[in-house]
Amino acid sequence: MSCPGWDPLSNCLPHRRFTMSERKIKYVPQEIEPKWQKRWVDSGLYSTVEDPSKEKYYFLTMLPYTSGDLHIGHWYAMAPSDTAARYRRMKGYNVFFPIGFDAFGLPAENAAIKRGIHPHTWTMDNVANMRRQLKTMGAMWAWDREAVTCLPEYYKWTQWFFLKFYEHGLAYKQEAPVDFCPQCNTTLAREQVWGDDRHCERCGTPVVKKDLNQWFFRITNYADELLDFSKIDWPERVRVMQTNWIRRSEGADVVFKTEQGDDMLIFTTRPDTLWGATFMVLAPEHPLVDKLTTPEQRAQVDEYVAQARRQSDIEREATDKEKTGVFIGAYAVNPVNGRRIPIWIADYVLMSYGTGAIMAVPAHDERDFQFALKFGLPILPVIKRTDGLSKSLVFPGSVKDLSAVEGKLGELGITWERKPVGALGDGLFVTLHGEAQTDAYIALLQAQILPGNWNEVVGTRFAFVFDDGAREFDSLEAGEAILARCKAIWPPVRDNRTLMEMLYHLEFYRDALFHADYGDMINSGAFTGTPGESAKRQVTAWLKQQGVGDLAVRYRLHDWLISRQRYWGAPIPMIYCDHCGIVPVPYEDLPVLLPEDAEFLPTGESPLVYHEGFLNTTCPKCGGPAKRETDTMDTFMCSSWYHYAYVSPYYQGDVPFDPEKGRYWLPVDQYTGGIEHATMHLMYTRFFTKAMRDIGLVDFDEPMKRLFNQGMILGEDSEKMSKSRGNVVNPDDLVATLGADATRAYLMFIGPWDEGGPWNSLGIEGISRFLNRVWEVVTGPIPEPKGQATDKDVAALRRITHQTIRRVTDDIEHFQFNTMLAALMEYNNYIVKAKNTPVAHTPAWDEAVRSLVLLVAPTCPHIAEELWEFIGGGYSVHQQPWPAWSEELAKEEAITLIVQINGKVRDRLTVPAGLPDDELKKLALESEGAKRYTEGLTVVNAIVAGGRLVNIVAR
RNA sequence: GCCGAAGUGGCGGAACCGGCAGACGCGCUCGCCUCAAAAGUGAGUGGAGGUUGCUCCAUGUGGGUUCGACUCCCACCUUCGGCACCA
Repeated sequence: MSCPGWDPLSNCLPHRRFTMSERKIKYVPQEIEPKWQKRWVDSGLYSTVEDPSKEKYYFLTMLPYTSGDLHIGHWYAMAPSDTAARYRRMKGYNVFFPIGFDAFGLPAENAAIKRGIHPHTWTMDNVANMRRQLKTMGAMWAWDREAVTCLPEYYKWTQWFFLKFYEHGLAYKQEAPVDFCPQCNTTLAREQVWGDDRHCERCGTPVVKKDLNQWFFRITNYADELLDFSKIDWPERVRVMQTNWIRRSEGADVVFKTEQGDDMLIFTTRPDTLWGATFMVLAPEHPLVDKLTTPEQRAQVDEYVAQARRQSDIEREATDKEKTGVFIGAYAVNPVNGRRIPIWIADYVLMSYGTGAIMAVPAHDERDFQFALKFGLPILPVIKRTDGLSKSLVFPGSVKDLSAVEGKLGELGITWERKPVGALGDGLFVTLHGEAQTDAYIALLQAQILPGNWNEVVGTRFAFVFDDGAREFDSLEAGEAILARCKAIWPPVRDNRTLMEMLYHLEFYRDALFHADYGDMINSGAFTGTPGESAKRQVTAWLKQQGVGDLAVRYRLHDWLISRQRYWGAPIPMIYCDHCGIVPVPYEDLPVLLPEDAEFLPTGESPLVYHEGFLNTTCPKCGGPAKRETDTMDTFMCSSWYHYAYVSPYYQGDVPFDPEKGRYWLPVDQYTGGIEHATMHLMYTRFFTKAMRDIGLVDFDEPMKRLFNQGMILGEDSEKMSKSRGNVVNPDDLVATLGADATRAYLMFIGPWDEGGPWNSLGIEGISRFLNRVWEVVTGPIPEPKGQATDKDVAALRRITHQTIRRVTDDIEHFQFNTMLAALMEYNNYIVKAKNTPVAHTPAWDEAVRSLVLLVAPTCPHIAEELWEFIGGGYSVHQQPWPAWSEELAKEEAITLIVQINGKVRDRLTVPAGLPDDELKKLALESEGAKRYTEGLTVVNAIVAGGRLVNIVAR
């Protein structure tokens, strides 16, 4: 073998003898890391160039908030991203890996109040410190495109977006009950209220409801499009969370007329149950409540409304709570059958969803069912069960011959149980399936029933068998008649207000009385018999034709509330004029600057409210005196478009970013960040992009093509890191002691990136050892050869080299950094041993060392650069092409053939790779282990799997 | 309650599409080196038994499918995350 051209895939260099004098003795990360970081900056290695000749790759990691100190969590999010970005670059892409700072937000303001530091000063000091800390990571960030969101040059464009959205009807102001955080003293978007105690996403304080006039973005205009993930490759988890958050419901809007003549609009997902609507329920806050309440009910209604107001949302929304409500004295008319039905108010109906009013169909809605039972409201099944189930309890003493009934049941194939009913004696608990059984059973009851008794069948059929015949419960009137008769027969049931209430007292019947299936329509006038699959569609069409309803789609998603009653944010660029009303600030007047001389007092109120200079302005329309909007924007607005800003930060043109550069870089190819933003930032930024598209700023639909969510790094105690717990790991200390490369690599080695996991201070020592061994094997002297290297040894070394290139490549592609490092460690262990053999004097050794350094480069950029220079690779290792592998060279020449007898490993044979299956079968059957374990048995079968395992089946 | 993810040695975790369970690392044990220690380095390390180049048991629990199951199916338990009277 001769070196140049000996193999096109080899990364071979002229063979080089190392001498002790040029040998670097020790790996000292503290020396090499700053050295190379400086060199990278000085040589402009990571300056951004829009190079049309290269394929671009926009790799983005969620921007950090300017908290002041870089946390190991930042490293956990950023170091693996950098590794993947560096890998892409070596693969030949023009990689854009920008960084910036999310710089507006309440902590800055709190610092101002507490310590008298201006938020701007506090923030920019933090930015400076974080920038310094970030630079120790040795990442390939495009610092030349950094953006800080609190600078006027940036927030001018955030305000510009507000104006554009306003112009396009996507921003509006409305008085509404909104969530307010008493700790942060500001309103929050619905997405920023978390957990079952409804706490503020930032500070954890439970929120309260307030009626305020606030600015909203019409994110709901895009609800359907936001539910479409077909154009992006995002994790299932995020897609599910966003889908659940938006929650689309398809149904119908139906108008019910009140007896007073008012229109009462309700939304229902079950228009097919309209004939079963036996009462209406309004949210206590519903605007019609006051108007409709009759004088007799007034006191009770007022009391209930007041009490509902007093209650917190958590109390109100507790699902296990007993239903409460009050009849308001008024009636509505069911448009499908003209039936007069009472109107109630109850707090289980929420003003914030649908129309704040519902038709109650107690037979097919769990909540309505509970409510009807409690208040004695009528219940009529109008949808047939789909499971065909019916039940019947043959009461003790109600039939002529219980044993004869049992015998007949057995003949009919009906299941029953004979059990005592209280102290009354034995009864039969009968469960029926299907029409035929039910009919036969009713006939049997009819024949057996004693005078002065009745029995009933409930479920798919509701039939009451009296001594003079059976009566079906197929209308409310029939129900009343049946109940009256039952009361006459057996006085103990006289307290029941409805037939269902009577039946509900029997535990055995409960699961048969109510269901929410889509079944065939029953008891529904002309629609009776409409099949379940088409019932909803047919009824909706008919409603539309009748002019009393129409198809409707509702979302759980609310419009995005963006007003914040804080100073440290981008001021909403709006002006209030007594003459002209709400007037937008003209584009040429942007940015609306935050006044620097604001006073920060612990009043809880925004200093802007009292700042005369800021507050007073002139109306852009009429020139008269006017007031500015004092609310600022949700900081999620800043981060909704930052990846556009990075393309040309603080752009001076007439749009927010350079269209030319945008065309080259956008959209983001790969985004990484925490899952906690699933229904906030990640939803808002999708909305922004769609709105930007409709405004004509971009020509694509989604901001980020691929997304990966990393997990969370925990303290050594497996708890969330926090100062109070004292389990915080400081990256600065790690850089100082073990180096950035070891810290980066350890974070990637902990486990799967998307799972996160606890920090382990001994674990990182292992990585440090690994790096020392890499250093040693590359820089240490090669022992004198003891003989000639054999072709076999050379092939073995090249095999593992090429296998490792393949493994590492595949792992980085899939963000499996932990197994990537395991592969590198195995590889390093191998070549450390090989170094003492004659192969260390062959070109294959050079290939191995070069490959090792190149494969380590994305993960540990500094040590790789130093070692690359040492082996004469030239500057820079990060500009080298990623090593390629040869399948041919990576192929195993021998494999371990596993011999199993009945699924248990009984022998292992070393055989040449690629033998045909029957050959493998033969070898396996002849093996020592096979013979021993099949003795006395007959070999029934032998299965060859994957060319490396034979399972012999012997009986 | 509903939806989703996950349960593998002392620990973090490997195991491609159903085919050698425990890669790699930490820790631990015993060597070497050293006056000694640290560092480094060699060997071992799932459990139980044993006649010590042997057997059995093991991937949360219990069933099932299969020649063969950490992997697929059913039920259950536990943990974590999201949603929660959404009409």
